[in-house]
Amino acid sequence: MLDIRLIREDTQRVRQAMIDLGAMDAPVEEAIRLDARRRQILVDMEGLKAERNAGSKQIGALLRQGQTEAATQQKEAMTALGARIAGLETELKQVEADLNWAMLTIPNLPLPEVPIGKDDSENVVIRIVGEWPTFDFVPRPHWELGEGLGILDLERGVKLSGSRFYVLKGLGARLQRALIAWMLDVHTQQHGYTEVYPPVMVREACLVGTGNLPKFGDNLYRDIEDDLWLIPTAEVPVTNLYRDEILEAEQLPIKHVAYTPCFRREKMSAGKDTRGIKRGHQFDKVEMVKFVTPESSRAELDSLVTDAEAICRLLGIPYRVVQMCTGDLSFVAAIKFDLEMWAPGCDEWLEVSSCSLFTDFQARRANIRYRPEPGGRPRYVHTLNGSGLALPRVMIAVLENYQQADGSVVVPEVLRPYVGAEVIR
RNA sequence: GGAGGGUUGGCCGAGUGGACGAUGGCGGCUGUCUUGAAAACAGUUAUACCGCAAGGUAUCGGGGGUUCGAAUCCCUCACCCUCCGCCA
Repeated sequence: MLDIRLIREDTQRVRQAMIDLGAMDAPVEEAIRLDARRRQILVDMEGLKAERNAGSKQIGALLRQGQTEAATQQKEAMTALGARIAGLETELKQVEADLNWAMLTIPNLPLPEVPIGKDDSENVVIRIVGEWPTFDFVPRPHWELGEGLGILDLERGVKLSGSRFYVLKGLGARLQRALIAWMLDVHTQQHGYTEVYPPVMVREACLVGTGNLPKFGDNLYRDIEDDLWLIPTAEVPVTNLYRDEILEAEQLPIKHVAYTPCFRREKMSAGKDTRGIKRGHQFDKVEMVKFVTPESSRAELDSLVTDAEAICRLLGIPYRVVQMCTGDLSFVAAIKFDLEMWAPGCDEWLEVSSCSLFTDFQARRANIRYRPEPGGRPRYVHTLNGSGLALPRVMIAVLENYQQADGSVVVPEVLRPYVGAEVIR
C-alpha cells in the first residue's frame, strides 16, 4: 500500500509511475476523490459528535438536579443529532471501504533506477556468471534423465494428484532433501540468517499483508471450512511474523531463511511448462526474508542477491542476473532482480530466484514498524525477500548440467556429504 | 468436538450506564535534595486522525447492536486459560 499522503500531495509522480508500470487501470483518481470525501465527512461528523457529547453530559447534570422536563427535551435534540451522525457514518463506511479497496489495488512505485519497459522483453541482463558445461553428446532434458535413473516418476504423480504433480524417488528425493539442508546451512552459517519453520496455512490477513490478496487470490489454494489459505511462498508467513508489531532499531536488520513447500494453482498458465518438474502445483523452496531500515534497504537488496548467487556459484552452475523493467515488476516490488540458471537439456534459462525490495509497501499493509530512537515515533520498516533457491528448478539445473553420456549424473561437490553419493546412476 | 473462565494503558491491576482516556501500583522521564549515586519528595508519562492554533474526534481484544450517553448491557468473531474427549 502506498501512503495516501503521497498520492494526495505528489499525484503527478504516482500517475507517471502507473504509466511506467503499465498499470493505467490502477484507481489513483478514485483514491484521491474518496480520500477528499472521507476527510470532509470526518470534519462534519466530528463536529456533530462534539455537540452530542456536550449535550449528553448536560442530560446527566439535569437529571441529577431533578429537571426531568429539560432533560427530556435535551434527549429529543440529541436523538435528532444522532440521526444526522448515523447518516454520515453510513456514508463514511462505504467511502472507507471503497478507499481501502482502491489503496489495496494500487501497485508499489518503482525506484527511479528501474529501467522503463513494457514487458519481459525489455528486462536487462546485468551479468552472466560461470562456465558453460561442454558435452560431446546431445544433453538430455531432466525428465528423460530422471525417469531413466528411476528418481523421477511423472506418471504416478499424475495418478495421485493430477497434472503438474510428480514423485521423487530414491536419490532423487535424497538430492532434493540434500539441497534443502545444504542451502539452509549456507544461509544460516555463512550469511547470518536465522532459520524459521512457519505454518504453511495462513489467515487471509497474512496474504493481504504481502500483497497476494485481494488481487491475486485465483492463484491460491484455500480451505473454505476453516478459512485458511495454503501459502504460495514462505514469504507470506515469514513476512507476517512481525505483523502489527513495533520493532526496536537495534533488532534490525532481521534476516530469516525458511524452507517450506509452496502451493500454487497456476491456472493462469495452463498448458505452459507442462513437461517435467519446472512448474508444479506443489514445490519446495528455501526463502530469505529481511526486515531493514529504509536507509539501508537498497544496499540490503544487493547483499540479498549476492546471498542467492552464492548458491549458484557453489553449485558450479552457470547463471545470469536479470533486472526486471517497470512493465515486468510484480505488484508489490519497487525493484527486482531474478536469478536464472542455465539448463542445457531444456535449452533454456530457468528462473530459480526472484529478489525484491518492497520498500514500505508490505510494511504498511502488514503494519510492521520500528522505533528509530527509544521513545521516538515508529516508522515503517522496509521488507525484502529472495528465493534461495526454488528447488525443482535447481534440481533440473543440477541434473542437466552434471549429466554424463551414459545418463548418469555427477553429484556437485558441495552436495556429496548431504547426498551420500558421488554419482547418481 | 463438549463444558466453563478470561482479554483494560510499557507491565500489574481497579472499574456493572453519565464528573472515566480510565483509581492505584510498578517501570520510564523531569525536578528538589546530594560531591556523585541511592533513598525520599514533587511533577510528568498512550496512540491515530482533523485543525495555523485553541481545540475536537476516536480507541478498554475485533465487529455489530441497545441508549440522549457504553470499558460497563446484548449479539457475534478472534485469541488465551482450565477440565473432558480425540490424536502424531
